[in-house]
Order: sequence, then structure tokens, then C-alpha cells
Amino acid sequence: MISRSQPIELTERAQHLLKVLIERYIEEGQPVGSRTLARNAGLNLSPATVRNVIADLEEMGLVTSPHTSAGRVPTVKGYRLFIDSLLSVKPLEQALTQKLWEDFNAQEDPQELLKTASRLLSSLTHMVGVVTLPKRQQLAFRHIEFLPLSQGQVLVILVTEDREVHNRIIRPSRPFTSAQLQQAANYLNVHLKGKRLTELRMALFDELQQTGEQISAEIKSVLEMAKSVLEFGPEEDFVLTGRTNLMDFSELADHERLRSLFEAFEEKRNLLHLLDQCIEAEGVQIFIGEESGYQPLEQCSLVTRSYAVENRAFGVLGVIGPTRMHYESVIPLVDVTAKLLSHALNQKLMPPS
Amino acid sequence: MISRSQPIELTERAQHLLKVLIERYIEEGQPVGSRTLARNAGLNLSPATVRNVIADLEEMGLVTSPHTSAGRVPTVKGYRLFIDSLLSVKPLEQALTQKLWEDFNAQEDPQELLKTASRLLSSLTHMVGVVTLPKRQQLAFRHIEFLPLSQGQVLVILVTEDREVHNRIIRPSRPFTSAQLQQAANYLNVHLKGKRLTELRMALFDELQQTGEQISAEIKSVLEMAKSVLEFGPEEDFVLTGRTNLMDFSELADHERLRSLFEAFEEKRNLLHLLDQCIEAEGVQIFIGEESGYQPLEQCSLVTRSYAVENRAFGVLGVIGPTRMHYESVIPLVDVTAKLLSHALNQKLMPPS
DNA sequence: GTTTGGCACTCAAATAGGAAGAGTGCTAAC
DNA sequence: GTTAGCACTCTTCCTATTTGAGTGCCAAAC
Repeated sequence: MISRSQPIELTERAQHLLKVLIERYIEEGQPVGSRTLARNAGLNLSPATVRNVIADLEEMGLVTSPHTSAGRVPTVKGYRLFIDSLLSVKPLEQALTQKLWEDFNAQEDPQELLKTASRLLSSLTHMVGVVTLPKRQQLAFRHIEFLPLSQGQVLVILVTEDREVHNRIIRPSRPFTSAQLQQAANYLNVHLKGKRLTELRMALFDELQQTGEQISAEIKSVLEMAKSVLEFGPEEDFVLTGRTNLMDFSELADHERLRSLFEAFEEKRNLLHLLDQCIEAEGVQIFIGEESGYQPLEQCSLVTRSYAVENRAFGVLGVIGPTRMHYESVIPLVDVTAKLLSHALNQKLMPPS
Repeated sequence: MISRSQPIELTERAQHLLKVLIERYIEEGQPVGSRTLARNAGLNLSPATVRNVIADLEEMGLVTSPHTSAGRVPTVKGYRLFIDSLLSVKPLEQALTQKLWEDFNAQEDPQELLKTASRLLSSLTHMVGVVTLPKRQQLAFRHIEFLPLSQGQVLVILVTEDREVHNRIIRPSRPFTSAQLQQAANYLNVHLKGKRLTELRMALFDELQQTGEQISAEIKSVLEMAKSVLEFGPEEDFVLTGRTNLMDFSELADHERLRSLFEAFEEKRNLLHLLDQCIEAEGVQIFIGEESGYQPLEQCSLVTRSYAVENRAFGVLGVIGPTRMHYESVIPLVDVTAKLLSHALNQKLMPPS
């Protein structure tokens, strides 16, 4: 978890100047000088006075200057303080919330819902939208189907509570007839319904241990098959939208940086790991620049929030963009999108029936 | 289809010089001047003579010069002539072919096979590998399953001959009980097995028309449901690997160009359309630069070949890279990869059984 | 008539030298 | 504590100027 910046003793005025400086920098993208800051702060201070204050802020590591004759730019530490204590997030416009809600309701398929969420995030922020797929292991069992293929192979089709269809080809240790497979599926469909896949694995394991002799060899081998099905590899995934948006930001224009960023997107693994860390967090979670500890994201910030069905965290959604982003509006957007997605999923998956 | 360049009357010598020029340019990436060319052609000609010949080639539109004091660079027309008549493709190394074959055989899942193909293409060429998924419509029916959801919705799971599992949520016009759905699936599984999806749509349509009164209302509505299932949207797809490789090429380093290229990759639609054009072509198909007619690929070439199962073209695979690519080795690689993939798919999907 | 050396010419890329402008830090005065 | 003043430091933007690669053309050589 990200440690909140420990309270720094800053005069009211210094805080205000830092806030204005960061806001201005986020808006313009240029280092902010004392003259501009003095004009914008509305405090009737001369540039010279502002310089004194800013010099203190620099000493504290909240701002730096790219070179002697440039203005100041916030550091990660500065952004952190800004976000934690200076930022005034305004709630999302009602009309926009409404629009989001309608977009979500236009989708039937839960998978489409996730894509829509990602698309919305990227198009509204002009940055990258990301939504992780629900972790299979956390999902509840809904239906299973065995389809015999040639050479003793079996195509297993597993439907989880989120209506997602997973499939995999396995090679059971002993051959089954088509009828046997059918029977096995029926058996499992009755007995496993509604259980979570993780629990299921445990349960099957126990059952195989304990009732070793009491149950028929056939059932035993079916259970073994079922168990092998649940051992999914780590093929979890996420939806990423608007990658190319990042090419518009001058701070990421460097070829090497951009390249490593795009490679990170293709690689998925590390990024997914990072996102997984956010799943248990309450509310909006933010990694600023190097805070993520992931080198390709060095110049980027990640704003996330988990989405949930029936209060179980299903996955994470968020926005990736340059450190210099409009947190003021991104944070509420991510917040609301996650809430609406959760709500929509709840409606689709847990209908009043 | 790409029109082969009509035979141009070129002296032996001019052809040879063009060939050397292009080879050299592909190798070095720098415009080739008369001095270098004279040295490399092995013809014992003076630069001045070479200049005369090259001037002719320029007049014919086979080469241009970026500016007065630079050497010459091949044009699309030049590349075309080079590939069609000057290029001597050497067969792939035996060892490499062997390695490819082993990589393919390590995969069970057909879908993984396609990914592997794409990965191999991109990693061996340091460019982008692309493999289209088999066109659903062309595939044969294997199995169908109806799973009742809430609110009268039905999750349809369709397995095609390539063992791919397609799913979709539909809302039938009349409600079905669980047992009815089971029965319907059984019926369809028996009657539709092995038929192609396109044919199937036609057949179902006909059946619904003709035997309007003879069949029971229930069967009729099942058929209607089946038909609606087959009306897949145009969600065809492809696997793309190694996008970031393109960032290494100086000729694509321009930000705008790169951006539009990556957008094209995200958009998929137009690129897919282009790839579809290649599916019926015999052997390796090449689009050089603007030949593709797709603006983002202006500076790129596309080398493709279709892959097939039982002599039915299933999909297309290929490589996307800068126009200035090493055709000499890319062409045989794409050729062999397609053949091996076809072969591997045949083995997996059409086992001797 | 093909080939070649010679030569003037063109243009991109690299280098160097200011000049302008923004912003700082420090000091001394208010 | 605040401010004006000023010297100083850098970046950015011009503008020559040079260098070098390569061309095109012509007249001579083969």
C-alpha cells in the first residue's frame, strides 16, 4: 500500500502556493516561475516573496526545477501531498453520470460491460483505460460440459457465474465414453452449483482423500478430471483501451520511454500484478510515477478502484496516464465508473428472479 | 489482387544494378550513391556510367532520390519489380524449419497454435506477426449447448470444428424450459453435425420456409433460435504480436506515422479487411507500401499467405514491417510457417481416428 | 556509341556564434 | 517579513558558414 505522506509542517500560504503551482503545471505543462505564480495565487505577493517560499518547498523535495532558469515542477512527493491533502475533487457532473449509466445498461454481455467501461475511461480522459477481468478463482461455478474429442481428449467447457465461458482441452487418465461424460457433467452440475472455484478445488481434494474407498472408481476419476479442470494457469487478463492516446503527451514522447510502456502493455504480467495489488483497497487508489515500482510506468500515474458484485471484489478498473494528469477530474470519474460497473454487473448477474 | 508489374525492357546490366541497389538499400537503410553502387556491383564500371544507368531507372520510376545530393532509394514500383523478377529467395534453413515444427507440435489447443505462429513470425523477423482467426462462417458445426439464464435469456455455446468455443447470449422469442432447451440442443447436435455454418444458415432458412406447417411449432421455434445464433456479428479477429518491434525502425520513427499505425492495429477492422483479401490467393501475397490502399500502412509492407485445413483456406497469416524489409528471408519464412501451421492444424483437427 | 574523368552545382547536416528571454539567488533597503 | 534591483545561468531560437556526399552534364577517350 502507498504510505500517505506524513504531515509536513507547511504554512497555510506555502500550501496554497504549492496547490496553485501544481494546478497551473497540470494545466500548462510548463515549469511555473515565481512571476506567474505570484500573479495566479491571488495573494498580492511579489515574485521575490514567492521565490522565498518556493525555495523552501524545493528544500522539502516537493518541487524541483529542470534547470536554473526554468520555473518549478512538482515532484512525486509534491503530487502525493497535493492529492492527499490539497486536492478538492469535485463530484462528477450529473449529466455525465447519467450518460455512463445508460451506456452500461445498453450492454447485455458482462464481458462487453467490461470493455465498455474501459472504452469510456479512455475516451473521457484521453488516456489509457484498463479493466481487469474477474479472477476466475473467485467466481462461482455455474455449469460444466464435457465434449469428447478424438484420441481420448476432452474439451471442457466451464461457465462461471459471470456468464463467462472458459474452455480447455484435457486428456483424462482413463478413457470415458460419451455417455459417461454426459453423466459426469450432470453429476457435477448438480453438486457444484454456486460454489466458488477456489473452494471447489479444496473440496474436491478433500473428497478424493477422505472417501477414497466409499465411492465408485468411476466417480472418483470424474472428480479427478474435474479437479484438473480447475487448475487454470495464471492466464488472467485485462482489457486495455486507448493505448495510442499516450502518444499525444509530450512528456512521454521519448521513444525509449514509449517503447517500454507499450511493451509493458503487451507483456501484461507485471501490470496485472500491479493491478492485483489494488483489488483489496478501499476507494480510489493512486500510484504516482515511480511509486508503482514498475519501471515502464516511471513517468505515469495509475488511478484505480476495484469493482464488486455482492460486495465481493471482482476486479479492478482504472486509468493510466502521464503523472501530469488532471487528477481533479480523473479521480471522481474512476470512482463513479467503478461504482456504476459494479451496479450494472449486480443487476445482470444477480437478477431479482 | 496486385497486378504484377508489366515486363519492362531493361538491359541485363540495368536489372543487375537495380537489384544490387535495392539489396544494398535494404541492408543499410541509406540512399545508395553511384560510387558505392559501382564498387558493389562487381561490374568494373565507373561511377559515371552507373549514374547514366540509374538516371534511366529513375526515369522509369523505379528509384528516386530524396534530394539532389543524396543517392537513390527504391520506389514501390522498384520494389515490385525486384520482388517479382529479381529476387532470389533462398529456402529456409533446415534447422529452423525443424524448430518451427517442434514449436507447433508442442501445442494442443488450436487457438494456442495460432498465437504461436504469430509469436514465431514476429520474433524471427523483429517485425509484427499477424494471424487471423478462422472465419467462423467457414467452419463446420460440431456441438451446441443452450444454458438457461435468468429473465428468459439463454446462453448459447457453440463449438466449431476447430474446437473453438463461441458463446453468445440471446433472448428467444418464446420462453423455453430447461428440458426443452436440452432437447433442442440434442436435436441440433444430431442434425447439424459437420455442416458449415454458412450452409447451415441457408439450410435453416429454407427449412423454415418450406416445411412451414409440417413441423411442430416447437421445432420451428428451435430452428429460429438456432438461426439467430448463427447470425454472428462481424466480430472476426486476429492475433497480433510484436507491435513494439516497429518502434525500432527509423523509417517509422515519425510520431504521426507510428500513431496512425498503432491506431490501425487497435481498430482492427480495416486491417482485417485487407487480410481477408489475401485468403484466396495462392502462395505468398505481398502488399508493398501504398499498394495496400490503407493509409496507415503507407510506409509498410505486408507479406501474407493463407493457411488451410483439408485444402479449405481457414485464415491468413503474415508479417507487417517497413517497406524496407528483408524480403529474401521474410517470404520463405511466411511461406513455411503457413504450411507448417496448416499441417499442424490438420493433424490436430483431422486425426486419423 | 559506350565509357569515363572532370567540374560546377545543389542540398542536407553539422558546427559555431550570438542574441533574446525566462527565471533564479542574493543583497540591501523598506 | 517583504520587496526591488541586479548579476548570473541556462535554454531556445536564429543565422551564418562549412563540410561532404552526390548529382548532371560535357567533352574527351576507348
